Amino acid sequence: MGSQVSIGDFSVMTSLSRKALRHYHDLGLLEPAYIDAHNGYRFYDTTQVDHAQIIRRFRALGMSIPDVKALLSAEDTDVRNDIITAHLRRMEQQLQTTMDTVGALRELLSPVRRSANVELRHEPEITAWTISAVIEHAEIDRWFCAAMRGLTQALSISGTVAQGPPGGLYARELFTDSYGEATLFVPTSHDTSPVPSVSAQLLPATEVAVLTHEGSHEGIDRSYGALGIYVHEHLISDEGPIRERYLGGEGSDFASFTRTDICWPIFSTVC
Amino acid sequence: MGSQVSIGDFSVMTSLSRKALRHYHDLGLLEPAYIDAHNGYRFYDTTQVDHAQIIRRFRALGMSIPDVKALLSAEDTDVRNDIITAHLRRMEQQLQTTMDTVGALRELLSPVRRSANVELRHEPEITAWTISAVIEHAEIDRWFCAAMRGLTQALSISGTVAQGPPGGLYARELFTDSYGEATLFVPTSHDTSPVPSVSAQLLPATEVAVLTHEGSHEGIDRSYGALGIYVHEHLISDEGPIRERYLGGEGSDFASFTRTDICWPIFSTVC
DNA sequence: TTGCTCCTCACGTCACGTGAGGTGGC
DNA sequence: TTGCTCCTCACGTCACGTGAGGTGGC
Repeated sequence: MGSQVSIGDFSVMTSLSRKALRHYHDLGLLEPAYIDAHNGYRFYDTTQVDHAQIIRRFRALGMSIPDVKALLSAEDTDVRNDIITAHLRRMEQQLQTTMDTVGALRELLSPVRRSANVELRHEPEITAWTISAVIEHAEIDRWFCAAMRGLTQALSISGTVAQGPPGGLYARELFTDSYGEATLFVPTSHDTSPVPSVSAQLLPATEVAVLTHEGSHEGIDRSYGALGIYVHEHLISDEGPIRERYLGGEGSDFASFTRTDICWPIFSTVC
Repeated sequence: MGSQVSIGDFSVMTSLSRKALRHYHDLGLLEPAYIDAHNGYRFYDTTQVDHAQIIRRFRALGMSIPDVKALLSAEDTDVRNDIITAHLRRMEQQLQTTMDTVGALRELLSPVRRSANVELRHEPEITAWTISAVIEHAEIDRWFCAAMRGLTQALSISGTVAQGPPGGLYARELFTDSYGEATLFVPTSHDTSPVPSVSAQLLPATEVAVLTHEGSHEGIDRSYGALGIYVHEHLISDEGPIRERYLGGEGSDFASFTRTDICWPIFSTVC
């Protein structure tokens, strides 16, 4: 038999807070050796220090109080091992989750670009002449050619040149619901258009992940798939239409482009 | 603008529960596009799906709601990165903790024995003749010799032989407070002793970690230290006195032992 | 009397989950 | 009328931490 000590002294001896000791008493995990019937003071025996340390150890190992209780009341070593093993499995599971989380966060901060031909880009705000329509996905090619012609004509009528390659904005619904808004645009410094079917707009700035598709639009859906998978695995997709930029065209012959930049809006985390 | 959907449909579209969506509304993290003034029904716009997915993504990455809110309202990429980086640091910290925990649990289930000359042993219950006294640590050697003589005499008086090597039990207080109970014992099949200073006792079974100290008790405190460190790093110390077993003695000359097994009580988890 | 330790409620934490009890539109 | 969805409380989770308000012994 050791000597009787107050909860404060026992707290110092075991590195368990008084609140924790009272809590363990309430739950029947660690009973004081003696309780003063008059004022309710708890008194612990110094021989209980080791037992308290065991509790502290397993709590520090993340084991729940019911499990610690079961562990300490189990006489059989097999039962004890089962409890510890089950807890180990949970902690291994948590370890895996945390590792995945840390990996994903690290990649958010410095995305691995080499694995795909994907680069991150800030698209600045631009003024452009645009032609928009709500269309079905099936008629996109026909609409695309007509809109290209419309923009080319507008430029020639006004006698100005484009400030960069043309592009398109495609609402997500166009792909998910096969029906949605499409916009073709050409950058220009003029803020009024000479034709009623063409309007001047300010296209907002946005952060995008870009994959360049080579050649005509033959097989571009596979490039879309590759970029979509990349963004969802390594980045965070953001709202807004998908952008395309049509590159490699000669002069004002917009239809002669040889490359398409597919620009997928992302939630930006890196400069 | 997309179309308006009910909370149930939006829940399906975002994989967020209705409860979570109401919670996010209460906290101002994700406001419905429209609320019916008559019945309080929430309606979301389909264009909010992407925003909701971003929230879901960061919640899945363990970020707190206040942090997610700050992240989404931050315009500045640097601010966003700071929030993510701070969260990453916390998750890395948690990763380290969980790794340590998993390592400690694995070691509990299969302790690494090779690193020290420590083995685990089940000491069975035995009957023994004992001599006990509450002594000071300083007088332990003198007491030890006297007690050894006492046990030897008792055996020779009764004309019996020991059933195994002699041993000792040393209360923890003897080391921590330099003052406590010490017991010397010799296993025997007789349950009564011939001498009043010697009593017959049943020593309880116990699980122990054992380190064998070679030679006399010269320098045994270093072996104690090594065993103590090992137990506290790899196992869980349990209550009860430290045991010693005195081995290598010739016949009934107990004092001629050449090895001491130091037996430290542990909370047993392995067979 | 002042300080100190002890006591017992009661509430807060965090992000929802789980009912209970009720309403509106088909 | 029955089913279905939606609503708003109110309470539970987990292991204590944080006071508030009060008591007993030096």
